[in-house]
Amino acid sequence: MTHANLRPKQRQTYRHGDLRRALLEAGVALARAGGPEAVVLREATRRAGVVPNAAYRHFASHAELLQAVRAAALAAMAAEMEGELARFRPEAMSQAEFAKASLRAIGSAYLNFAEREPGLFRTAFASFDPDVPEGDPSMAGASGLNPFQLLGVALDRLVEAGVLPKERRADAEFLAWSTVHGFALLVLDGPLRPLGPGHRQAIAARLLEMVEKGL
Amino acid sequence: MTHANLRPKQRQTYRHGDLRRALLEAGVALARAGGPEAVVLREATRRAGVVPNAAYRHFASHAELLQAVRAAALAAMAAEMEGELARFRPEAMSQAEFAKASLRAIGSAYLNFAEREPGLFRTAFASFDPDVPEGDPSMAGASGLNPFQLLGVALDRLVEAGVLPKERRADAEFLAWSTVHGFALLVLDGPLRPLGPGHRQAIAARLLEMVEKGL
DNA sequence: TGTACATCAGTGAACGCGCGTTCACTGATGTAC
DNA sequence: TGTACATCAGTGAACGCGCGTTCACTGATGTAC
Repeated sequence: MTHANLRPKQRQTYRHGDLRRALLEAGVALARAGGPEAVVLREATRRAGVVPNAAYRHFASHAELLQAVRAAALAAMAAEMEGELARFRPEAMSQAEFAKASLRAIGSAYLNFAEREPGLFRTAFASFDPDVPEGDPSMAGASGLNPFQLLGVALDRLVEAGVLPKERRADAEFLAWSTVHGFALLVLDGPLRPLGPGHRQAIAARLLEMVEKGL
Repeated sequence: MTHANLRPKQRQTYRHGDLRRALLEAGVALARAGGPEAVVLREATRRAGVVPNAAYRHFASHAELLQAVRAAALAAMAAEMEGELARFRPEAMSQAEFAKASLRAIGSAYLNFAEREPGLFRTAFASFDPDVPEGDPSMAGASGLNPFQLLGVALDRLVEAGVLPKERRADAEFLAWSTVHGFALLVLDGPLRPLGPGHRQAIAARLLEMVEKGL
């Protein structure tokens, strides 16, 4: 630190220092390894090196901790999507190509995330809480948009490019999302689990193609 | 009973009489009301009016009971599909119409079942066990086919009717299933839960249309 | 036809487990005089 | 600049809970002689 912290009125250390963050990180690690059921308050405090009830200084209940972990998982997925989107340059392609590529990027980021981080993926979508505000930034990526909003942007681009008729734009995210979400789940812990990676990739490609064609 | 039971060597009553069935039915009732987590061995014995460990005469473990309940849930879904399929007469329509109608029937039976029996639906697909034999009749409907196999039959009809090109038949069940499964889950406990029934119906129709078109 | 016996479905009591949560507390820190 | 004090993050101990599972048992039933 070359200069004093400008943030005033915020205690920086006391015994632990930043227990809330430590608990959240432990919770995310638990979710990563074992899904939402593995996010156990007592285990999070153990990992943070603190007595169980200390958690209650920072989270009102186990449910609140789990909710924070879920938001982090959604944010991680949003980041994955942003990364995938950043891979191509809009000025190097036609508007229509860019729009289609955007949608495909969203879809494959979704599936990649589910495959690479199954625990976080499950946590993000299991026992979804409808009371959580839609625009909550804690579940967004660097762009400030959450996964659902990023999908919406891609669909808007399709309309602007004239690929998707305006009258089919409404609810289109639900169609696209359903498809890709179902596949992710069937592969994750459903009857499609035995599929090898190659086979899975091939089906995923057909799936995205189906959405593009059938939207 | 007008004549003696021909099945020999099978004790018919003792205290309870048919505890295995009673436990299974209790388990199904629990799943119906609360999903897979609600299938609690002790609660099932309570409902059967029996001491907890009595269950171990009929199920080796809690997991085995849950597996039996899952099979029953899949059988119930298969029955729903069969009911939907029985609603139209193949001789009153062209082969192509019949094939398309069959696929749509499978899809809407799936969604109806998920909506009407959310607990059983969740139980059927949560923590799917890949070790279970594919042809297990305990998860099939009256036709002897399980939901996945019924979907396969509908797709075969599409090919026979010349609606679906043979080379696109492979893995087609995965595409169709993913779509409808994802939608069911997003509605059930995902971000689409707030949707009203009318809105939901409309999207479901578009979804089935998309599959038909994009397959 | 009657009696002795083996079977085995259900009993009764107890286990250890880990969980979320509550309570009264302590003691290092930042702040006011 | 030094001292008294309020704050509040983390402690220590304990709760009640319901779960799955194990053990040695009992006693009604079906069967063999």
